[in-house]
Amino acid sequence: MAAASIKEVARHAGVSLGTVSNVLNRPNRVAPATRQRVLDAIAELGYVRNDSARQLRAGRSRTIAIVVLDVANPFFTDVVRGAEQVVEEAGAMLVVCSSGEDRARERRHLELLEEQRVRGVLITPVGLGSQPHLQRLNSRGIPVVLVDRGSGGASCCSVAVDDVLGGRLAMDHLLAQGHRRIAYLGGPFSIPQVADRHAGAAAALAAYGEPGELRVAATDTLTVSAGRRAAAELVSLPLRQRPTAVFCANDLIALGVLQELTTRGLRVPDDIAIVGYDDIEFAGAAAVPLSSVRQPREQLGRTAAQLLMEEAEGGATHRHRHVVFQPQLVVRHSSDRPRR
Amino acid sequence: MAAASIKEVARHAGVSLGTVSNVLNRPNRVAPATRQRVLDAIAELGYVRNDSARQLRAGRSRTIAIVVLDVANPFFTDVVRGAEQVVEEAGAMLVVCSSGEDRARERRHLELLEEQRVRGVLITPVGLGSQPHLQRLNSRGIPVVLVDRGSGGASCCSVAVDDVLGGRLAMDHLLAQGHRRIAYLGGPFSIPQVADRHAGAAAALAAYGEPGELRVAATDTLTVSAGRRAAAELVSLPLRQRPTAVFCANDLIALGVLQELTTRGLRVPDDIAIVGYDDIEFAGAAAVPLSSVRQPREQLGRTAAQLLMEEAEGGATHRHRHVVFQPQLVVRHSSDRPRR
DNA sequence: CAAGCTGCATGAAACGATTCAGAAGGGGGT
DNA sequence: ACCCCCTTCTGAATCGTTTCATGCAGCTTG
Repeated sequence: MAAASIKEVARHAGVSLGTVSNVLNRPNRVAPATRQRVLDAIAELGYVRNDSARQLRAGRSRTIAIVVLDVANPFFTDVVRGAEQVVEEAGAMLVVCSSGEDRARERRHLELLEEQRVRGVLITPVGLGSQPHLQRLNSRGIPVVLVDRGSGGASCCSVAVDDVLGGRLAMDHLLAQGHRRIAYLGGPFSIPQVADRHAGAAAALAAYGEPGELRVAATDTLTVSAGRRAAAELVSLPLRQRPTAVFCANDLIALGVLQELTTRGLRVPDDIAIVGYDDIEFAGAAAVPLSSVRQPREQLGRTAAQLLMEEAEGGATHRHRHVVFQPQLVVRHSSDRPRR
Repeated sequence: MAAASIKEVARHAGVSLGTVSNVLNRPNRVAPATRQRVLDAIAELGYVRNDSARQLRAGRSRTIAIVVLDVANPFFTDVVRGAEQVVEEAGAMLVVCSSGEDRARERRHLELLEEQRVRGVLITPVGLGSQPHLQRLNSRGIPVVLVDRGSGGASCCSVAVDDVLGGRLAMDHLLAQGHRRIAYLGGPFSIPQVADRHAGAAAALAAYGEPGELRVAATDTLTVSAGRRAAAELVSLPLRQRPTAVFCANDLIALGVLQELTTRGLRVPDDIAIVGYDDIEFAGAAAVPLSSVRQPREQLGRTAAQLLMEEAEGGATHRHRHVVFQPQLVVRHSSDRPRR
């Protein structure tokens, strides 16, 4: 019942504390016969290491944390899967925390993680306001890797996809399809990805030579229901102001828009074309298969975790690195040239 | 740099160890002036509690774990969200582990969690083989709540949705739409949900009075790509053996089937009708809006977490409870009566 | 004024694992 | 017989907290 300690195992096997510890950590330093006796005792007592004690002594834990904006977003679940592979290979444990795009929750999580002396943190920060807390972790010797978030200075490693380029790809495509009144749906703009994708789109429009309009409809979160609400507003615009295409900050928003437009009897892409972002697995299976900007999600997670492990082992010799992946536009039917 | 300990804080503030600890844990037992001095010292040194030491002393941690079959499955992410609410309200931390439907991974996770002396475990076990490990946790005083998994004996609390009923609802619907050659897609059957939903479907067919066929196409996992593969096989059957409707063990499979059938030029529901399970958010936004059996996902998570907290606090007085929710069939277009 | 409180602060004793200097015993070499 | 080395094992010290018995003032109370 009461969890057996190493001490009881030692007594049971007729050896000392240190010997049991050796069996556990450096089995080859112990004579086979003794080792077996200890192992038997462990089995008999149902002994299980107490990780708290072990960590206390070691000064740090074997768990890595990943703090994402939203656990329910398929983009992040794929990133998590990628990271998981690498972390588990290294014999560590990955814990997933969700900030829900909420600064306070993010802060609370980081505090708890610091109390737990985690080995490292992978994070997609809610905004730039997180910088000080991350700095603090770093100064404590806890490596931090920014996920899907450019440099942020040279203060830590980062893994990102070029969101400005992604925005440009999407916008260029819509312009080429003949659209001139285009809306960008997404938010909050405090999330860097949201801002960058918009910046890319705006740059593409500016570079295009012909006049056009990029209206912004900010949402307060990046979810399907936020997309539905934004679409409802869009539709209520007078017809001549209503955009003929929307570029959404992520696929969840895009799917919400698609749903809302469809239930209101508007046709996609004929009345309004849509381009999403992330190319989540469901994008291709949508009512109208969604054009979307694809990101290498699992690879993002894998690479981030690798950088982290590298920094955690490397120690002093470590140099921060910034890996940037290129996004890729996947054209499906939601952005087909409208028949008019 | 080096993490300051409570001892250094004490020295800095000119008080004893115990006083600092009191400021941290029972502030009102300390005279305001002293308290302030300690708080200043804490701020100045950037002291952060060492959770390992605290746990070691306390004998248990403040984290709760949830072990799901697949982090990327929207069903589970919603369950997680529900559980998160309750757990965080109680001031604890939820860590998410994914077994990936793999027994070995599940076992490894449970072992690590046991080493960490977690406060409790919410789990959707891969199969019945997990029973002994859960028993063991329980006998160690770590409460376990089974999620989305019926009783499993009276050895722990459980929260579930009546999967047999869900299977029956789906099957009754398909039979009522005139289908007689129906396939059940899903697997592995070692996952109880998969087996129960099938059992419900089989029972419904048996009870229907008219002859009909329920062919089983087992998949090795519950993902979109497994659904695609299963559909490909189905289509390769000679026409007169090919089912006119499929009931899928979850929506991911169903979406995969829908995708594969569509790319192969088969029409849903006219050539083959589909009913899914879970009614995830994407089901309604699919190419053909998916009929599906809805489960109260977040509530499942919330209730499970509540039962767990209750058991963790309640101690000896606790009585295991088994909460069962009723599923509900949501009919959309993927199971419309075929026009022939 | 002694006795008994109350309020605050103290510091030693856990918690359970790891580590490390050193003891014990057994060979081998001279 | 002696010395030294090697393998194997020992047990005390340590990590940072929490808790608890204890000490010490300064009050009230009879």
